[in-house]
Amino acid sequence: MTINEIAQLAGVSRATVSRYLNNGYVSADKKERIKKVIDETGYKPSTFAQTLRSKKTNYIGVIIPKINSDSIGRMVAGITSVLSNNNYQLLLACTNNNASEELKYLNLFKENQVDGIILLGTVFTKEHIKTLSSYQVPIVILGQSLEGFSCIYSNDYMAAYSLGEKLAKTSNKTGMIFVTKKDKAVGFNRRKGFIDAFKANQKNINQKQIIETAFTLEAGYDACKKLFTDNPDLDTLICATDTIASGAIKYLREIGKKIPEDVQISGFGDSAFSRVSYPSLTTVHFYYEEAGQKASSLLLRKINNKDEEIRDTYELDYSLEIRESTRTN
Amino acid sequence: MTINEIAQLAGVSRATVSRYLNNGYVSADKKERIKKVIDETGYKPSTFAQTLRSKKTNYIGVIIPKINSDSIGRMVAGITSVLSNNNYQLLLACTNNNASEELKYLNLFKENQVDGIILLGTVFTKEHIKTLSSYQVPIVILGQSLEGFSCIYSNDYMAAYSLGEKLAKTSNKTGMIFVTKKDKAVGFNRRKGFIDAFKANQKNINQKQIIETAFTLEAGYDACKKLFTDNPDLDTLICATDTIASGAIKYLREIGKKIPEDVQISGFGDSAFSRVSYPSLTTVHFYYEEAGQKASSLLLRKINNKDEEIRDTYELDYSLEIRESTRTN
DNA sequence: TTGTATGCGTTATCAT
DNA sequence: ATGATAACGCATACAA
Repeated sequence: MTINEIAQLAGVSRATVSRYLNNGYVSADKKERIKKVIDETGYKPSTFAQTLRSKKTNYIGVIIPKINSDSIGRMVAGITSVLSNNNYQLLLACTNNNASEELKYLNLFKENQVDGIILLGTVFTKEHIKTLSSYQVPIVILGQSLEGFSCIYSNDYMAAYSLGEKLAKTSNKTGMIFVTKKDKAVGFNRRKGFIDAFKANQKNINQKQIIETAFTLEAGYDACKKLFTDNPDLDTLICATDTIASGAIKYLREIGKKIPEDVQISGFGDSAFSRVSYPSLTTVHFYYEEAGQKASSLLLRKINNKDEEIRDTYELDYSLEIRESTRTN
Repeated sequence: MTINEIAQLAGVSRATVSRYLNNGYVSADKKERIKKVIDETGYKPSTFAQTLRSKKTNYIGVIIPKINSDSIGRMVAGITSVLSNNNYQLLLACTNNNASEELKYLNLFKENQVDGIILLGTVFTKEHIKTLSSYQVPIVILGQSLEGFSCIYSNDYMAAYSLGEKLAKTSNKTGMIFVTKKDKAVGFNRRKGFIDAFKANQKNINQKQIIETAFTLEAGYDACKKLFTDNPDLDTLICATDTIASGAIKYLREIGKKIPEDVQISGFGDSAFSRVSYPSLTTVHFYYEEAGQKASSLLLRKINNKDEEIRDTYELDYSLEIRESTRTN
């Protein structure tokens, strides 16, 4: 079924059908006839031919580090809701935390001529900055704040600082499990927030009390083990993510530590696990779904206002979720 | 940058460039020249123009009920790994468990002319069967077994039966939290498996001991509450999913039930939560990631063998994960 | 082996 | 208001 056949069936030219589909600049009489034929045939214009002409794809490329994550899932949920409401399709690319994969998709999406891109970034290399700087298609960075680009991000530093203050006041000796500083939001900012808060409360954190690990449950378990082997007397444990905390809790339970009496522990991200774990996990809530929505809306605005350079940035709210895994004194 | 410009720069016709890109039916001399120009310009053919000609998009549509789920995330991870290795792009549609949304995307993907579809289905209505039966583009159904279609599914019945047998032997009075029977795999088959196993072990399950609820944590909590209000003496609780079980555990803890001494409990799916929860949750492991991979491979085979009708079906393995939340006697 | 010509299904320009 | 006609970027049948 093509526009030509519709035109023939309706007894008009294909230009008229096209107008009917777009501007609507058609006489009532012919409108009627065309509508009838389209309804009967169930004709749908070929999006590829449309794209070839109009250079508009209605695709949005979304690049994520991994699919199977609570926080990322929530952000993607926010993205899909806005996009599908605006008739955009989501082209998903999963990089498995691989920087070169990220660059590969950034380039691939140019070929595919997506109308815009949402990059759920983690680590930005020089190569990234270079690619992004010369990038022609509208792009929004989600979850990280990168100078000079449109970003939707959370204030990981302040969130960590606030939570850190509470914990500093109720701890004697604190261990911290972080992730790579190359991840500015989750690695660098959360770490700095916690450490600054502890300093401000005259609590010294020895380097031996800090460990860096990966984003997984297993990594959290192992890191916790190492930390408590080196420092058996820790009474507080701060984790960079809920996932890491869940692994850590598992280890603490195995060695018979009571939470929060012997060791209090905190996560970050307010995952589903944090709410149902026992004891429930003190953590930080970020409005991830809202972040995904905001990123999509911003991107659509950028796409529809090609003339004016939009370089907006939103910092999203957070809230402390103080639960059973931490002490009150 | 178009094929015409490349042709001009290389001093050949655009047909020759096209051949270079496809069949390679070009003299060594011109091959050289074309390669040089392409390397220098970084030219990439327009996928949309290619599609318009060749009717091949290299897009695979993936329809899922929700993004934020442990099992679905694992399946999608499996899908992305295979697709990206084979140069296919993933067009993701999220239906929020809405049957009409599912149909909408099934139709939308026809317009978008995806090369194939993976449908991560839940409930199949008459409308679904009708749409699917007359569907022209290759499709694989993942997670459900539907007569007459290519499916990758798990044997939920047998898995539930095996787990049910173990639990039946160590229980006096058992409650069960299921989901809608309209979901054949998760709702109908798991339910039947458990109930058959209990019957086979001469354990009678009263209708009052069974409750049906939604796929969420909160639903699990509420269902558990209702179940224990009506049957305070339950000593075993079977849940259709780990997520439901996590909500149930939360409630049991609140009313002071010890797990597994007072109440033993089981989930289904081997989610991350089930491994780190306290006590760790007895559940069933399905090879979801492998399922996603298998579905993708099968779909690609269907796409590349349009001549012969492939209607394969794979039943995936499962394994019982007996953990701390259940009794051994 | 190569180039010419045509068509894929649209939209946009231009007369009418 | 409408209909020819050209153009988008590519692939292919055909002629050379």
